[in-house]
Amino acid sequence: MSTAQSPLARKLGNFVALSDGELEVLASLHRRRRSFAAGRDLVHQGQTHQAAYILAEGWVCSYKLLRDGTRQIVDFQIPGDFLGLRSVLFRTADHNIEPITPVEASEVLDSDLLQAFATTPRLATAVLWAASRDEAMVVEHLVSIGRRRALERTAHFMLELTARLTLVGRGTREGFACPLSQYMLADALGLSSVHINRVLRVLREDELLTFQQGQVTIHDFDGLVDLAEFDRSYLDQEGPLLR
Amino acid sequence: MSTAQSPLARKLGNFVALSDGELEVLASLHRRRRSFAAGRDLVHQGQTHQAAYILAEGWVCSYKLLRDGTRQIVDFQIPGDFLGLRSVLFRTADHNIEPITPVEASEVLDSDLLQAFATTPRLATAVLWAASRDEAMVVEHLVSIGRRRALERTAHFMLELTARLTLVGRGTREGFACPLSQYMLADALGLSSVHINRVLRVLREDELLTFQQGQVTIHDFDGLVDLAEFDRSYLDQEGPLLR
DNA sequence: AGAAGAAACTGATCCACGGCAGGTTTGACG
DNA sequence: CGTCAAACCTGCCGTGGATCAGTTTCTTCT
Repeated sequence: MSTAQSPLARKLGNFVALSDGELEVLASLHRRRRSFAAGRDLVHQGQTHQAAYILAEGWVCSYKLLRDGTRQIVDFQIPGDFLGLRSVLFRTADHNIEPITPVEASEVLDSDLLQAFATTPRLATAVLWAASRDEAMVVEHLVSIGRRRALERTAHFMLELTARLTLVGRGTREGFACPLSQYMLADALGLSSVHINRVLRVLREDELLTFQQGQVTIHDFDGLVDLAEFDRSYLDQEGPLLR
Repeated sequence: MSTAQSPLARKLGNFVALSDGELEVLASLHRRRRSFAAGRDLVHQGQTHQAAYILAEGWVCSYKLLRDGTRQIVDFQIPGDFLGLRSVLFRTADHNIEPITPVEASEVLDSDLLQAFATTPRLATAVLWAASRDEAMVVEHLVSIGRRRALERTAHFMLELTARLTLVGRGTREGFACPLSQYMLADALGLSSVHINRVLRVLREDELLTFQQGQVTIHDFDGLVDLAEFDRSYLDQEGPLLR
């Protein structure tokens, strides 16, 4: 196995044990490397003919703007995630995509992807598995916004991030580096930044979690899981399901 | 073309012009018909080895329950929609599925589906298109819950339903038959049933829309679209994109 | 080192929506 | 035709979170 795995390879490795050949096919998808600066939209709502990417480094967010200027961040993408797969199917993008940090990403042609799937079906399985897990997280997010109050909602979100980052080796249940501002957190959780600030203070005072200077530190993991009613099956996975 | 099309065939026909052969393949997926009574859960959270279905008749909802007894309805499925596709990938269901009305559905084996896709690639395109459109609606729903207030949120939801039902010929911009109770509406929109009731009254008094006795009547379609900031691209489609 | 601009934080006030407590209509069923 | 259960509707009051209007602390740039 290669020593310098891409985040995607690492992520998929959690679901399916990948052979050297499969890893090579994966690596071949990473030609066509691109860099993007933070803050400048990668994709605009309504834009057409969009490429898909695999995120190699950095964080990105997908959001929608409303008439009154508010926005809702639908999801964050972290290393190992696909970017704008849907905008390829749909001929026109239905949301904006903005890099939060400087970003490294590999452009993927749908033809390459289909090609890769055809030669290595297990890879297709792994990608589908990973994608459906990500989609499940969006659903959890929806449930959170609809029915949990600010404190539980924020706790749940932090655990989602922990789970996802752990899959690509960028986090542990002790914490992770987090480039999000409180404004972004607010727009993701459907709250005001003022209120997020207060919620973070409570989490800190209750000695559950600290979010400071780009670093999330988890003081009481089990306490958080309990508070947020976080589904442990997102965490408990040990080793690939398919060998 | 056959005279008695399934809702799924009708839905896909909006995206891809289907040949007689393709329609036949579609029809062949509808062997293995099943009926389900209203109110009895079709799938429980945590249940394993679940089949996928194509909904032929009736309405279904997917929801999650929280510890405190509240629930969040994530999505409704209407005729022509797939059911539990994700529970097949994931070995265990992460949400409940409950028929709202008596339901007719066809069980689909993943092998049959893959077979169908292999023989008729255009069908695969159509299904993917339809699926990504449905997913886009879930995203809109999330945005709604996060950033729109009750009135706009409810209006938006009604328009989502209108758009989806229109695709399968069960609705027009004049209205549609709607078996949802105000409680379900509340659980879908992240509101209390009391508040939904008030919102519906306002919509009625403003002569935008009436929801009574299982019937939604739209009085001012454009007014609703404007109020809800509804994305017209979900509506404006005239005829298949792929001929 | 100082200026300028983000981002983080805080207190006071407001309001959209929830919760409760009840009343009324509708429909199913014997 | 009477009974019972859902669903629907309404008024009142409580509250979680928004909004406003700042101050303070970090970053970054010169």
